[in-house]
Amino acid sequence: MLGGETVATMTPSLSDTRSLLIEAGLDVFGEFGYAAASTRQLAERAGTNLAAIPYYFGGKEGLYREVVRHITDHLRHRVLPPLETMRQRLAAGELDAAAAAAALEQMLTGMIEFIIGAPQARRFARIIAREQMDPSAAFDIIFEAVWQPALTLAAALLARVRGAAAPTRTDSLQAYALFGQVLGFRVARETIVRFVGLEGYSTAETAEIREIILQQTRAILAGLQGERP
Amino acid sequence: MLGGETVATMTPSLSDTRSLLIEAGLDVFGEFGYAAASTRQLAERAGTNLAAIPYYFGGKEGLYREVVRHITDHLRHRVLPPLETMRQRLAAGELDAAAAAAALEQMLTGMIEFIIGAPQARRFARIIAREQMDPSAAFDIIFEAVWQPALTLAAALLARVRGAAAPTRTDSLQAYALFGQVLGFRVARETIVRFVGLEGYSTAETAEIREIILQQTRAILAGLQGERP
DNA sequence: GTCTATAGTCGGATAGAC
DNA sequence: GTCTATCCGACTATAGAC
Repeated sequence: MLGGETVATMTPSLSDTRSLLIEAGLDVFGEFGYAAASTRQLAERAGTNLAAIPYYFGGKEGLYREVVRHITDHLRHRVLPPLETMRQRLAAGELDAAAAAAALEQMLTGMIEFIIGAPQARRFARIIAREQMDPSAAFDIIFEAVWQPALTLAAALLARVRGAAAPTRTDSLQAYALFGQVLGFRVARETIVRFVGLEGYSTAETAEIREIILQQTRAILAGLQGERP
Repeated sequence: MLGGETVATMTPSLSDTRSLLIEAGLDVFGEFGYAAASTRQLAERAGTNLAAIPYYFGGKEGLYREVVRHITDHLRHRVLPPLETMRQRLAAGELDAAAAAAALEQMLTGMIEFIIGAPQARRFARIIAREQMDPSAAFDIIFEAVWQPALTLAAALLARVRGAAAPTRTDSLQAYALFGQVLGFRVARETIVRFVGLEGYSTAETAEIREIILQQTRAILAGLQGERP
């Protein structure tokens, strides 16, 4: 039971064909990518018939779009609300530089948990990472639901850490640089696992990666605070 | 050593069919990925015949493998030698913590140039980044030619910065975390370009990204030097 | 709504002329 | 070595029984 799979749409049961296909799509599209995933594979994984894909989604592309929507619906409910709270506190002038730095660390902690931590979230993250590298027509859905609000907030927090009133383009780029730390560990998973001699990220490795990223982030933010005139 | 037996010797001319196909492969595989690239597309881009792919390379997969070899041959000649020099100086005890930190910055500068800077290198980097995310049978070729030596050296340099004799697993993970900064800007290129409102990374943006990464790296390394007991 | 059967398309590889 | 023509398999989508 994933806490939010039904989200805002009409999918009360987990066992109907439509939901089964979306679940299968999360796995199969995530593992092989859109082009390499076949409708036969999707139907088999879902335990449904091949013809159900055109029937419910109009085709493979429609299924993929719904998989992406499923992910962004989840994010809208579980990830965005805390960001919105932060945004309001920042706008209200309630955050000083130290509090803004703490808020950024909190964002990164959440992102680490989402992208390389919790197993069910990793399935989401795999598809998001693929869209980063290979933007499809669904790119916009993810961009507007996730990256746009998260990067906007992070850039504003960075400006606050530096003691500036409004974010500059450098803040925007650096906002991404902070997130990129996490995405890097997701994308290069295979290289890291091979290099360090693991079989995958266990909870111990996830914890160690989190500590490294947070420690690096603290060092980076401390450097920025020193920038203030 | 692993000197390519045919590659380095048999490609004096840029206009023979074999070389044209490898050049086309760099572009087409890089843009669409292995699965989505078609042999017809490859042949058309190369200005050669479709049948030339099975003839010269045994098939699409063989062409891809040769494209990857072409990349790693380049890296072996242009990227690895300076790393080997660093490695020897470190092994000879010629580097103190500050010099090790400087060497790491130098490695990152080179990687930035290679991955997001120079246009012809970007074509290589695109395929390397894809193999990170979607390891194929060619993963090993890249891993052994690039990641293994680069990460080993970076981990050893990090240990030196910390004042430790030998690298720990944390050094290995952090070595990747430093490289991940660069890879992140490559992978999420589309998101960043959209967010910041660019049309692509110009030389100005590349320079700004380099400064951000180097500044962050200095902050991180300064924090590590403080770790020393 | 779910299934089987099949149509129609496209991909990679091959045969054989030149 | 290079080309055209073609095969064969895999794919997505559809038609139509139930």
